[in-house]
Formats: sequence, structure tokens, C-alpha cells
Amino acid sequence: MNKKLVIIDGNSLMNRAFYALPDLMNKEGLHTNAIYGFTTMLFKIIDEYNPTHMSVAFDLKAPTFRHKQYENYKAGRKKMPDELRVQVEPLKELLDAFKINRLEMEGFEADDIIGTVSKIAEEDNFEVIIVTGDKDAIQLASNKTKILITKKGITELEIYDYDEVLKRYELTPDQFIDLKGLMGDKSDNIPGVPGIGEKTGIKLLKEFETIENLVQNTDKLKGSVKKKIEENIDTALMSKRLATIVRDMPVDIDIDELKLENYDEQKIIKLFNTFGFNSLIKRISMNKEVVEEKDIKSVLINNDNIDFVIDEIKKKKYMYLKTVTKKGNILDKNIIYMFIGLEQDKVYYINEEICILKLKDVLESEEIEKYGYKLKEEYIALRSYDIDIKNMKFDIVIGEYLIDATSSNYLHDNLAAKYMGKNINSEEELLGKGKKAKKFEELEEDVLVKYFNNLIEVVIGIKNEMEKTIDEYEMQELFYDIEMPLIEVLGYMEYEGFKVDIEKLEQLKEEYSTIIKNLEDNIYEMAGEEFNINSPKQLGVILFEKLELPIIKKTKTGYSTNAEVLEKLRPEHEIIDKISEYRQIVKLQSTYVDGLLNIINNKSKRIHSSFNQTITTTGRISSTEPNLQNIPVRLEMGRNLRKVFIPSEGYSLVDADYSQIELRVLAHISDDENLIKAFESGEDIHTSTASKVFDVDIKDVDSEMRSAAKAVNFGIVYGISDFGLSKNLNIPAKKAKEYIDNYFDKYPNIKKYMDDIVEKAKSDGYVSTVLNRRRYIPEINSKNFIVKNLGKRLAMNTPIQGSAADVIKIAMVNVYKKLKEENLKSKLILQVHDELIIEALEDEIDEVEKILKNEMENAVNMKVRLSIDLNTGKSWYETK
DNA sequence: AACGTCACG
DNA sequence: ACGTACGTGACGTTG
Repeated sequence: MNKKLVIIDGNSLMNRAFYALPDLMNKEGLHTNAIYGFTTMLFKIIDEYNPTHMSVAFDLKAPTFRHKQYENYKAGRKKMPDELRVQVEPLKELLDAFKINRLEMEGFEADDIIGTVSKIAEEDNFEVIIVTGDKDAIQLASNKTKILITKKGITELEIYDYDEVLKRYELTPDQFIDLKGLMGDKSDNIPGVPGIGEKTGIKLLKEFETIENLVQNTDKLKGSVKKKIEENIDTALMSKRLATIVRDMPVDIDIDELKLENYDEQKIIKLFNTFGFNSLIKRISMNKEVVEEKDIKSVLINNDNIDFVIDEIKKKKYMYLKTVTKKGNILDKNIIYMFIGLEQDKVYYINEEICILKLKDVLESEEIEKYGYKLKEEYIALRSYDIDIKNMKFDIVIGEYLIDATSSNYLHDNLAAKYMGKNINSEEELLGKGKKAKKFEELEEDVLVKYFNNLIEVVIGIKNEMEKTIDEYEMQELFYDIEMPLIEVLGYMEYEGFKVDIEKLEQLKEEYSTIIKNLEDNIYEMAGEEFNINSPKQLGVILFEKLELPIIKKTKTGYSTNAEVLEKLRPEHEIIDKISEYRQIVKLQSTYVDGLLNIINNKSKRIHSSFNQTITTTGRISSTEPNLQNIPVRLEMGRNLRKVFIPSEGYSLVDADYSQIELRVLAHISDDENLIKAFESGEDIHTSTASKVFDVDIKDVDSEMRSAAKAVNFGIVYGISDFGLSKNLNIPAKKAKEYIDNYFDKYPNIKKYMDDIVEKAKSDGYVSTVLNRRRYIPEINSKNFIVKNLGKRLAMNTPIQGSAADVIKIAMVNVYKKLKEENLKSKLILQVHDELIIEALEDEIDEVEKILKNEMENAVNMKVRLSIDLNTGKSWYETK
């Protein structure tokens, strides 16, 4: 095999990566962009060139022989920024894990090491590849040595071999040194001959070949060039010496030591993990010669032999579980396979309904713990078989969400890479993506079996370590008592759905269509032409070019036409009102009326939203397809839509919402005496805040003061800034700052909370809720002012929003449990952050209200009491 | 796929 | 001086 050496200029490449990539950080706030860029480059080079030998050369801090020759060498160079400096040692550690040789030598620069090693390698008949961001290395090009230089960014490389240098510079690589001697080098502070640049330099060297020859023959020059050279002979010679890369350093280098060995995979994965390089973890396992590919034997179980599996489950008292379903109605039987794992290498699967039904007992047994991946899917899939799965005890997706709520990827292949260092076939690799994506039911059985066997084994492989982390983070209560039981509650709400009045919805559709049509006509007439009102771009042209209205604000793509801008333009032209109205109704029509009509379940005639438990960074749940957490309420026109959300025959809706839960949570966390007192007094909280901030008697607070105070309270919850408040209240920032200062004066412990939590985020890297839910805030250590300030607001807001989320989740679990215990027919069907909705049987309304009040107000014990408002009605609209 | 806009807590 | 309120999801347009 050909011997091939890749030698990299470590400092140079790190530098390039550092400046080319945005400021990446891991969750503890370690900057990682240079490491990341370097590593991707490393992968690329290994992939493309497949070297047998490799080394990375680094500069050391100590002065080199060049400094001794010329005291100004590299003078004036900026020192390495701290954000880059902190990445050097971790990168070296990573290289060690890769078993890639590192070279550094006191008194010499990386370039000299590279020059010396490449020479030794050339003599030993190696093919040599030098990777650097610095053009100086071009002098080393030869017919055996290629120089790769990073182009813009770091992913693109320019290749210089001997011929390429000749072509580009009309000089040999050796002459490149002379050229630099003449031109000098700003970044190294090599003087060169003043007034001689690249053009003249090349011309001279083409004629005289070297500087030495040139200075001997200055008589052949004329004019200003002659003068410049003659006056700078010594400088030119010295500059050439400085620019010459040493190729014979007095060292013994055994090139065999640069040989690539098998890298330490576990260590690399561990390091990638701390850096947060999840995508690279996948790549590292892919790069392995042999991907672990043992024959997977999940055992197919049928009706004749399933009893022995059931016995085994009962003995173990747990089961790992995954159902595979075909696409279809949530209410139908859709399971095509069910996988059951008991331990590593012991996975069974079934594909007959009769077998599923035989498992009903163990699935519904409180004694048998269920472990899995996205267990809500199992709950829902089994409901149509009349199986009510119990004791879902461990879900690795929920676990990972608690460990890192800012992660955007909880897919099993990613978790396998992180926890097990394994490269697993992902769902996207199995099914494809986008429009061409296949469905599970379209795949061959053996392919599916292999995939789901892997998935089960991932859950088995991860559970133990994840348990330890949950213990370490003291999240046992949050995980086992709240988030895990919540899975069933959310699954239940999805399966039950929310009834809608379809006729009413269709009637609204007609009404809105007529209004929209009229508005369109009006707007076209006022504009003098037809255009797409829904296009901000076209609308912008009409408003700001044709009608020449004043430009209030710009977006990065053009004119802003949002509601705030339109409000300011209102007095300018009568078209504005029509556009605002049009926007409002089109929104209602497209998102809500059409959106809802599209998604009504044809069997239940109800809406089955999906509730996601692992999306938000603060701990809230989110709702999709449709989003039932943003149904209009603020404006009457939109609020009417709530009339279509109705209970079943014989039922009513009972709606319970927490009063000021976030401010109450804040009072508790901050232990602020005044805010606690304000809640105890029973006084309206915004009025009470107004009386403090504006220093007037409660009875003298007018509505303007109250609404200003309300904005201040919102600001406090969001992580206050004078700018934000001033914008919201439309007052000068100075005035806003006065309000804030006043507020903190009157509520000193809140001020203390804000200061302390920001400090905590800085020192620990994360903040926590009352139940130890955690969010990492790397933003807070950013050098970027904007990002850092965002970090501060996140630190202030997350414990408040997150603790409120904790509280309502506890209430949900307890309300759900209570309804079940008491065998009530009433159903919990929706949560909207601080609000629960129960579809209550008429006869049970009193009991349901009692349960809601009791469980919600006593969900946690805080320094201020929690309070809810209760409303009952025949539509969501009526429960106000 | 990104952007602007707008609905909610 | 730097430019922002916190957390979401859906729609239509545009590139």
C-alpha cells in the first residue's frame, strides 16, 4: 500500500474554523466552534485522502529562533481571543482520542515542524499532504507534496502541487520564499522591500530567479525599482530568511510514530457528547470498518406459544414495549406489529390481534412496569383494542427531555449515539423523507423487525444510565410522579377529543366568505388595482409606493405591514382599516374555520389534537393538528369561534383557570413579602401593583395606571427591560426605567431574585423550577451583548413559566386520577397552560367543580395560595 | 424552507 | 453602543 502522510497546521486550521463558524456552545457554555470546524475538516480529509500516517503540528507560546533573528517578528499580532484559547486543550484531547500524533517543539513554529517532517517523509517515498490556512506553506509544494489551503469558510480547499504553483504564480515553490522576502508579510510583520508588491516581485524573480542573484545584479535594474532594491538589500535578505520554513530541524522524528491506529471510539464519543456534537457521533460509528451487525433475531410469537411470554413478563414484572401502527384513524385498530422486550437479545414480536388481546392483562396490570420510547403512542394504539395500558414507568424520550429540554432531537438513533455510542438506522433512513417517505405498512417484515428490534434494544441499553442522571439531577418526583403519569393523561385527551358543531362552523364559513369578498372589492377599488392582499410584498408596493404612505418599519426583506404598522397608518388612508379587517377575518377563515373543518374526525365528529410533551424549553406542553391552545378569545369577532366547541349530548363544559399563576409562583420563589401580601389581601393584583409603583392609594388607581402596572407585571415575568416595556406601553425608555426602578424599590426581594437567578445561570449554566426541572442557558456567557441579554431574560423567565407548568401538570395528573377513581363519566379534554377543560356529565358538574378546585388549588404548597376561576357552559364561549 | 404575520398563555 | 420583551403553532407567499 502507498504510504500517505497528512500533516495539519493545528493553529492555523483552528483559527480558520473559529472565524468561519458562528459562536457555537455546548450546554455548559464551552465554546466549540473551532473544535467543530476542525473536526469536520478532519473527517473530510480522512474520507477523501485516506492517509496511512497523520500528524497535527502546533505552535508553542515560547519565542522562536525567528524572534531572536528579528525582534519585531510577529510584533503587533493580536493575541488569541479567550473564546478560541479555551478550545485548544479540548481539541488536543480529542486528537489524542483519535490516536492522531501531535507535534510541538519549543523554538520552532508549526510550519517548521511541517517542513521538517514533510522532507523526511518525502525522502521515505511518502505521498505528503499538508493542510493549512496559511499560504506560506506553498513553498513546500513538490511533486510528492500537495498543499491544501482553506478557501473561504473551511469546507472548501484549494490544492497546490508543484504544477499548480507554477501555473498560478509563474514561480517555483522555492521562489515563493523569495517572493515573500520581497513583498514582506504584514501578519508576521516581515518587512520585505517597501514598495514592492506581488506584481513587481514576480516580474523580478522571473528575470533573476532569487533574491541573492537579484541583489548582485542591481545594475541591470533601473528607475525607482533599482533604488528600492539597492536601499533594502539587507532587509530583503533577512526577510527571505524569516520567510524560509526550516526543513532540517535538529530532531529525531520516527515517522512510524505518525502511523494511524484504531482510534478510541468510546473516548471520542464521550468527548463529542460533552461538546454536544450529536451529528458527529453518528459519523464516527459510521466510519468504523465494520458496523456492528449481529444477526438480529426477534422471535415471532403466535397464539399457540404466547403464554410462555406472558409468564415471563409476569416473572420479570416489567416489559419493554413498542407498537407499530399503520396510518389511519386514531379510533381504529391500526397495530401491525407489537414488539416486547425483556432484556438485551430477548425480544419477541406478534402480528395477530388475538395475541394483542391476550396481553390485555399484563398491559393493564399495575404490577407490571412498561418501558419504552414515545409511550403515548402505545397508549393510543391500544385504546381501540379496549386495552387501557397502565404503569407506564419509563420513557426514554421524556427522560431525555428532562435532562436537556433545549435539545431539538429525541430520536432513538440520536439517543443511541449519545448513550451507547452506537450507529443505528434512523426512521428517516428507514422510511425516507418528504413526499416520497414510505409508511411502516409498506415495508418488508424482516426490515421492520430489524429496525424495531434495534429500537427496543436502545431503550434497554439507555434506561439504566438515564435513571442515574435523573437521580443525580434530583428529578425523581418530576419524572416518576408527574411527567410519566402525564403521558396517559395527554394520550387520553387526544383519544377523547373535543366535540365541534360542524353546522355552526360551516355557517361561519359562509358568513366570512361574504365579508371577505366585500372587503376585497373595497380594497381593490381604493388601491385602483387588483393584487394579492395576502402577500406582504405586494401589499407593501401598493401602500408605500403607489399610495406613498410613510414607511414606518422595514423587515429584512422589505416593508413591514404588520398590525402595529397598520395601526400607525390608520389616519393616513381609509384603505388601512379595510386591510386590517381583511387580515383579521382571513386569519379566522383560513386558520380556524377551514383549518378545523379539515381536521374533524369523520368517525367521532370530534377534534383530536396532538399534545407534545417534549417541545417547549420551559416545561409547557404544546398542541398541534390543530393547535387548540391558540383559539381566539381576545377580540369578540374571533371569540365567537369558541361557540363551535361544545360538549356531547347530556354534558356541559367546565372550565377552570388559574388566577395569576405566574405572579403567584414568582411571589413564592422570590419570597417577596410585599407581593405575597398583595395576593393575601385579595386585591386585584394589577391595581395593587399600580398603587405601589405610582405611590397612590388603592382607591385612587385609575384605569390608565392599572394597565401600565399590568404591563409592568408582564414585563417582570418575561425578564424585564426598559426597552421592552417602553415599546409595549408606547412611552420613552427613560420613563419605563422609572417604572421598573420604582417596582424593584417596592418589591426588593423580586429584585434580589432577578439578580440571583442571573448569577446562578452564569455559574451553574442552568436554572431550575420548583420541581427541579432544568434549562441550560449557554446564552448567558456569550460575549455577544444581545445574546447575553437574551440569556438573562431566559434565566429570569424560565423558572417562573416553568414552575407554573409544573403546577398545572401536577393538577392534571391528580384531576385525571380523581375522575377515574370516582368512576365519573366526565372527561378531562384540554389544557391551555393555565386552564383545564372538563367535559362533564350534567349530574357530575358539582363533583367535577369540587375536584377541579381542590386539585388545582392544592397541587403544590406555596407561600401564596393558588386560586382558580370556574365557569360552566354549553360551549367554550359560554365558559367565560 | 424561510419569512412575515398573527392566534393563544 | 450594541437592539429585545417569555413560550408556542398555522397559514400563505416567495424563492
